[in-house]
Amino acid sequence: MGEDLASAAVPAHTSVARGSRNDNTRRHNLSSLLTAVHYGGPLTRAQLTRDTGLNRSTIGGLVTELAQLGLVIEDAAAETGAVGRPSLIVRPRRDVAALALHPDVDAIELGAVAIDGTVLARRRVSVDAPPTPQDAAAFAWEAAREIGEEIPGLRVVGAAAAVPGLVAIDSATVVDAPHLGWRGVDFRETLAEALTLPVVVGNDANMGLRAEWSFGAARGVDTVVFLNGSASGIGGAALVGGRMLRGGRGYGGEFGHMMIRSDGERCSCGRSGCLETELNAERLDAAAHDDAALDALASTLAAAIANLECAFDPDLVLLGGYLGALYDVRRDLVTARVRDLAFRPDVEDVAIARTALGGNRLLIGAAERAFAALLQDPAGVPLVAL
Amino acid sequence: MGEDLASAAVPAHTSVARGSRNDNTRRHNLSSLLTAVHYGGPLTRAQLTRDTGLNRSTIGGLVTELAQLGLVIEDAAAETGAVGRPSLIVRPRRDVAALALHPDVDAIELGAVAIDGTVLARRRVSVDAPPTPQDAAAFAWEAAREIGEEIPGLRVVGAAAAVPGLVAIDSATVVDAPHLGWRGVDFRETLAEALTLPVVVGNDANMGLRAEWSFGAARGVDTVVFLNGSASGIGGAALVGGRMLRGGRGYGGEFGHMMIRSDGERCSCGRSGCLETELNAERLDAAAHDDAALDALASTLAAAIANLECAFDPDLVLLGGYLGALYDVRRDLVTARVRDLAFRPDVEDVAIARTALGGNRLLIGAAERAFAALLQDPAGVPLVAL
DNA sequence: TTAAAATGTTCCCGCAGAAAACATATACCC
DNA sequence: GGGTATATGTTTTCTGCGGGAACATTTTAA
Repeated sequence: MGEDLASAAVPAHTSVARGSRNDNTRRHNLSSLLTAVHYGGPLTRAQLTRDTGLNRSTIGGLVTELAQLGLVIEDAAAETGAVGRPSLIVRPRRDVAALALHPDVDAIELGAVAIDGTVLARRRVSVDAPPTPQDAAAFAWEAAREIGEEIPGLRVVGAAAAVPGLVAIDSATVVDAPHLGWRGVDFRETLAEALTLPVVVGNDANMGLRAEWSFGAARGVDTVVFLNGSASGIGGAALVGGRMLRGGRGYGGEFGHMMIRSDGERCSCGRSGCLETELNAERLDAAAHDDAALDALASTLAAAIANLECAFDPDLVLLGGYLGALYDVRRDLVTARVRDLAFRPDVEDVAIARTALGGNRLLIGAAERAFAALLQDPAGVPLVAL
Repeated sequence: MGEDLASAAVPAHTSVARGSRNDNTRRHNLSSLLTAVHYGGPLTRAQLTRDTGLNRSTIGGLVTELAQLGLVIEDAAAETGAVGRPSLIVRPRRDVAALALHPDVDAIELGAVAIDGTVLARRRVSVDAPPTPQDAAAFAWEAAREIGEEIPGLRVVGAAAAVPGLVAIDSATVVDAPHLGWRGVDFRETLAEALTLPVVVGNDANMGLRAEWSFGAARGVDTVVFLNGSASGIGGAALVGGRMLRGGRGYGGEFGHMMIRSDGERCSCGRSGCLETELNAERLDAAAHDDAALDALASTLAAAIANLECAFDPDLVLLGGYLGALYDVRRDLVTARVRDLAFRPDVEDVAIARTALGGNRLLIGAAERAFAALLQDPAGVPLVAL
């Protein structure tokens, strides 16, 4: 991986790092293999041997254990045309899944996402008023029951909810989801009780970026800034050195409230000139047939990107929702303005891209969060028949 | 550490994680112990046993190996008054050091910093014109020779240079240090040749934050934003989840060029209203006896802090140089303005603090970078007699 | 002086991956 | 079509690491 020491994990020195034992080695290697086939799709044993540097007898043992755990399947090799005994293909079992819930202002959605990232089934209900946590949990229970009947034999690792709002660092408490009207709700508790499954709760933008990083437009890119324009404002998230930016309390990445215009309009957050008041869905709709107005909005977007660049120096700026749409109709202008405003004009342009996963993004991202525990410790996380 | 899975290291899926072997376990445990005594000062074997969770026979073997490597010393226990056989005290050997170099506009400085963080010796020379890379390397060689004679028996792990400018992600190339006039210089090569030692090069603000995190005001705090006001502008750095923010190319954390006033003055970087043009040393000097002007500058600082808070949600905002001084004379105003502007007014205030390490900061921070390799692999990094 | 408690030390065990030997399945060559 | 080279799967044996028990050592307390 060529990881530089400077960015390598340094044990926090407030507490001494835990010691490591031989079973940690086993756990680490099982995790590496499952993670590899999770992200990389089917891989042969021979590829795993080369990539991990482990001995092929060791790979054999590890794959056998993963198969016995019901996490992967070994298939006979496809025809490769290469000389030598064909290597067995290892792929994640698609009957291993996670539940992903997305409660929003106008609808609640639940999906079952397989460990290879495919959405196996989904249920959606439109709602007139924003759902309460109890509404959302009740719907989740019902939808999960239906999906369980639809797909017999499905085993789930847990559930995750993508909530449009601030979620505390504990991955449990929805501190404030203004559009849902949820404040200080322990939604993990509510949902876990309804589903009798382990649950994690997270911010929707974070989970969206996670999905795009795993299977979408930011696949494998280590340093990404994500801006998503939706009806409820601008959601932001960042991946820093391969890790999600969370902040000390869980509120990091709120780029919608970055100050972009010091004499700008009053924002709902109490400040003035926040990105999401200067560049929101209404303004974009209003500017739909006004070239100058669109140019101005594109310039605002470029200023925001330039500001984030000098803070994060990302490899990729990812735009979703109406920001992606704006970028698409003013691609050259945004690129040029970002270059003008860039802190380092002499280096090559930072890549800008639209999201790739569409309507499945939040379900996939939430499921990724739910799978994280299993990927870290394949033998230690139980699967539950749905 | 209670690390949440969401922020846990996820193997990048562009490449499969390397497999782990038993000797990795050994390396990890040696690293944990050396890191613990490095940051935590002298610790008893009994404390190490408790903190790591390892067996005391294992700790015995590990400590013996570290002692044989010449990295730690075991002392007879101090009187504790507790019942039972006294536990041996393990402390890092102070004759294990790193060289730290700081070439600046008006001076070059080199220090030898022991592995326990104490500055053993330093040499400084004032210069009329900014030094060339060759000047700096020649001074480093001469100063290292002198220090070697002054402290016989010193063994060094390598050298690190803190450069006021942009350093590429390779920890070698000074892409642009405007005040030194260095552009595109492979300073690692130059310095390594002069010293015949392994060298890393880094940005000065990054290394300053690293020092404060290791031994100063940000000790052990995982999520920190650092703003340092110096004659050469405002340097910025951030620690995100215990890791230094570096960015894809190494240019992350340049908060001095965050836009703070959309109708502000032209900045040297080509943009307008950057923090370091709105709030620089001259303006602060000019406002020295003008309360209203000081208030305005303090408000600018508060706006910058508020902006960084909604992006990073830090546990601590650390201020150095003239920004620390400004904070000190307008502490209440800054605190109040940050609270007004805070994205989350209902949660407790984010801590703001001044730096603690003073003139040794850069030397200590650079040395920390040089020690990183040794701390990660105590048995694999050779020490060189100076 | 003796007992209790905590820690250091030694020896043996189980588990992890490595390595070598062997078995198997493909392509290539004649 | 048969033999050979090549690559991979499988089995067995070996080495290294940490755990744990038994024993030794050093202190405090009774």
